[in-house]
Amino acid sequence: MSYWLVKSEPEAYSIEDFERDRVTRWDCVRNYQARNNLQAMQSGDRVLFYRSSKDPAILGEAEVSTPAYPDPLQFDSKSEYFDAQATPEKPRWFSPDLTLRRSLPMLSLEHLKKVAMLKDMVLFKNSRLSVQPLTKREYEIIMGLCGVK
DNA sequence: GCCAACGTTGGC
DNA sequence: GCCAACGTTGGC
Repeated sequence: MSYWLVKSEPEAYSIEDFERDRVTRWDCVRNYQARNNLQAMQSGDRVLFYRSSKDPAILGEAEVSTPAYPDPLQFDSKSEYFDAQATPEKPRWFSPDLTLRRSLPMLSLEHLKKVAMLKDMVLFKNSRLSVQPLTKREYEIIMGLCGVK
């Protein structure tokens, strides 16, 4: 099993949206490194939901319920996520389905930064990457901080 | 709203 | 293939 962290701005997709939907396609990612991480996800992998921009914080835990498949928005010429170079035969962008396991008590970026054992998190080293890997240890530390074992 | 960090684009 | 210019992300 692998562990990941995905970011979302609340205006784009909030934890409330996720709580309502329970299952969502993690689409619209248009960055190659993030795309590669989405493609590497396997069913059952754990995924932390992170709110970026205002009040940055980890807010939930999800799991991969369907591994990545082509993001349909890349073929939709009316979508702002349309990619003229992508074809159904050669798709460029991929999305998994994520299922929310539970919302977590808010764990702020400010708090995360103070935890010495988390200092190597990708979140700090490559803060702009919107889909990033976590080590098992990082994941367990974070779940511990949220009071979940 | 500012700005640092980073990714992408395009001219050469 | 290099790199300057530009656009975007995201914390503050």
